[in-house]
Amino acid sequence: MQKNTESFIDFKDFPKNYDYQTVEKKISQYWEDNKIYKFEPCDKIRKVYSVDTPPPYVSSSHLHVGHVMSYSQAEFIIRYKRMKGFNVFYPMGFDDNGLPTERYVEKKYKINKSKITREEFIDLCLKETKSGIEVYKSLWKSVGISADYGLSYSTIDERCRKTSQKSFLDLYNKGLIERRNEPILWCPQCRTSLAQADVVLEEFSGVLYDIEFKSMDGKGLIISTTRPELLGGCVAVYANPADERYGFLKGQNVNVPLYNKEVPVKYDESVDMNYGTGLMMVCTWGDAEDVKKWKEHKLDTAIVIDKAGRLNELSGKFNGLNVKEAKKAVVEDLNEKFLIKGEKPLIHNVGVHDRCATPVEFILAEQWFIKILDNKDKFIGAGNQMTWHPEFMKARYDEWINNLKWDWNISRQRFYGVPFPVWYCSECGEVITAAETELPVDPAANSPAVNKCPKCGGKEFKPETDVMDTWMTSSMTPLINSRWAYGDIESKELLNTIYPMGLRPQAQEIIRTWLFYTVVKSIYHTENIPFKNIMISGWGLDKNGKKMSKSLGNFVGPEDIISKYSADALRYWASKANLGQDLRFNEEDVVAGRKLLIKIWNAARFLITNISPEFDPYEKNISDLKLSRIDKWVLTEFENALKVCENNMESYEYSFALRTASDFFYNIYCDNYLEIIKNVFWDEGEENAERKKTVLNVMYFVSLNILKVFAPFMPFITEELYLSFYGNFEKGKSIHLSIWPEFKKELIFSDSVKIAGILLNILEASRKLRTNLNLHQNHRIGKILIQTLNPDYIGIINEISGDIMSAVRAERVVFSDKADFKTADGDIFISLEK
RNA sequence: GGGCGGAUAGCUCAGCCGGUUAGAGCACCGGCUUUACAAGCCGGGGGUCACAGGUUCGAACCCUGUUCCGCCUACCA
Repeated sequence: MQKNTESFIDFKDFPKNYDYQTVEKKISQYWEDNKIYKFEPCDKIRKVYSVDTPPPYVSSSHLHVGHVMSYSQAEFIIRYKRMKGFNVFYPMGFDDNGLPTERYVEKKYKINKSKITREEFIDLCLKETKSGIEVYKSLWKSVGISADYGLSYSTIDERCRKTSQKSFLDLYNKGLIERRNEPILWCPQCRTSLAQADVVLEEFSGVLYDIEFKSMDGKGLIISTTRPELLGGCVAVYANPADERYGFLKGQNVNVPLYNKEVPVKYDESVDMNYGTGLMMVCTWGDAEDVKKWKEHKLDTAIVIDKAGRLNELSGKFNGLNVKEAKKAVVEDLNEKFLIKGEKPLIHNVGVHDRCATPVEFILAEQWFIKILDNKDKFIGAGNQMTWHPEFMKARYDEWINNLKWDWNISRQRFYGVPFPVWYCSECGEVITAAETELPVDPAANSPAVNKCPKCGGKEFKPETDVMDTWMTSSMTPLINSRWAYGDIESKELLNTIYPMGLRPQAQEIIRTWLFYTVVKSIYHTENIPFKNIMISGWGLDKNGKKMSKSLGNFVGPEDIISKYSADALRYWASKANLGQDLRFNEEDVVAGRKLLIKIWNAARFLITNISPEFDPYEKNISDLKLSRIDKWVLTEFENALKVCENNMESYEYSFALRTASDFFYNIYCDNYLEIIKNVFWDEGEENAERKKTVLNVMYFVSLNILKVFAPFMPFITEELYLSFYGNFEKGKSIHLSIWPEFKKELIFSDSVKIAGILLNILEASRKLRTNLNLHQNHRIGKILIQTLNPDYIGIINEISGDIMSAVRAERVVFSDKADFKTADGDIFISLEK
């Protein structure tokens, strides 16, 4: 293992400066060429740690340092697991089907969807997807994300389409998917139906109008509503059964203004007597409450809004107006007839489409639903079986499930997505599903395997033209990774090996979607949880504490930061936030990261440039060396720090782990240990040879092992030092495949910490004195005078006098009453003499 | 309306299963350059731990309430 003399010249010439620009590129290439992060499916020895990597949607170049933060935080743990000896399954996915991509392409090419064919549009989406993936891949590589890119998938590729379609068939066969004709959430802007998860509530300021209806005997009845434009869709008027004011209306109809039509009066306890006049109009459909009453009480249907969000012919003279225009026109009409009895401004919550912020409407359409309302308990139960980091994030999951109102509508009236593996008989409408063997299938381009309808014998079939919700695919990622859709032996073995997955890292805003839907699918398909651990990251915020996003323009691109400060430094910033906590982006923190890198580099250089050709770190066990008190102290402190780091990494508390490691590295190792021992290298005397050797071995041991602790956080510089120096004495082709330092109990020398404390107090006081005297810290002095009031200290000070002299750069240690400068230990005083 | 997270030095954040004078980095002030590192080293100043109560020998930490910021969630039309 010993290096030859020629290489030794290289060590002496070890670069003074760390050139991260060159090194990071070189190391990245090295990892790729040597397949350092390759998952080994045939490895039967190591345990598997599998990761369900978040697939970012690739169709817009929206990546900012916040994304780097969240990926890095998960990656700290993943790299740690790899060093703990796990066979890591860490794929990279790219989410590129569905609405986000479509919207991106529409915007980029200013597309009018009525003037482009489905095929042309899909081609454009595929093209953008492809180039997007390349941009992402290169960024992830430059950040040092240690995924096995050989395991990549894209949600529009064949495997994902096959898996999504198989999921559909499996659920259909299990009776968990139904086609139903019912009111659904609809985005008039995107012209597609939505699921509850695609709708977010937004505060709008609106007006509550008091509108006069008429009872059959002509009495005015005031009803408050924010949506007068839906008057034409009014199908009933409701009151609370306990409301004595309206008991007289029982069994009667009331007259709807402007439309001169009669609707029945109904009673329901959900009506708040104290809101408005206590009378409420129900339309088909203005909100979820309308849908509920319509279903429960079998109300008439009067649909006045079309799929474009415009009023239709049923609305009479308002036909063709959009909702906003119609509202204005209806109010004007009512005002002319003096039927508006009051207007109150109010702030109310309106459901909007999360991709385009357009208020959603309800329309009636035949759609495919995955039943989820019946199994809320199972999903909550699954949530309890998984370990959440941080734990408080679980509340969001539970809350979401408890508040679910609709089954999961998976039909989308869009182009770019995974098609349903379904045809309908033209005669009788019977559903014809694809055979599993033909997946993935495009029903628009292929015929069903059967040649006649099993129900009516019809021979014509119509393909389902809707595509599936993008989450229909994303929710399958653990099963996509596990090749669940494939029946061969290797796929089955992979499923057994990596599923349930070890880790799901993800962002907090997709708990209700990606996380929830994945649990649904896993429970339904495998009766198992999809993963054991969940890491939820916080957001990257801008300097002012606002969430970074492209639309807000407060966005810091990672490329600039990386080229300015290095990827390792950016990752250092990412480590600053505790998991789940938001983190402001501060360039100063990245600068601090770069400082740490430089310190690591220089500390290593001190060792590297001082070793001699005979150096052999493994000539003896470290505990068999003739260790001084100060050596024992640094080893003890290292082992203690190591233990803390390891415990914290085990509980996904990477932030505290790195802080502990850096504190040890700066305060214990660099500022004190190296400063205390360094002058052994200034003296060429033979009597120093043995001590030099010991010190070099201690330095090698500590610096290599702390480098390993740093490795998950700063993968580039640690690898560079490992390959260019430590690797000459170590086996293994990467620090990231090396084994995490094992805690060595035999290197804990408890009394050394106390004894070193005495030395450190003396050193600190000597530094203060030097500062007071304007004396250079390394300037050699003749004597250090020490006075101690504690007789127990005398023996100790005698024992460590060599280290004291070395530490304070003095020729001699002398006990003397003249020493009068108080140290932090009130029982010790010192003075310095030339 | 309910819930969660946050409020600690000028700035960004640790500490929070109670226990000596509350920490780090940056910024600020003073000093130090042949012997790993000036992108450095040594030293220093700086905080009534959001506010008000309470429990305790002792509270940044536990309890109650309040304010502000952020988020999740919610059928008051």
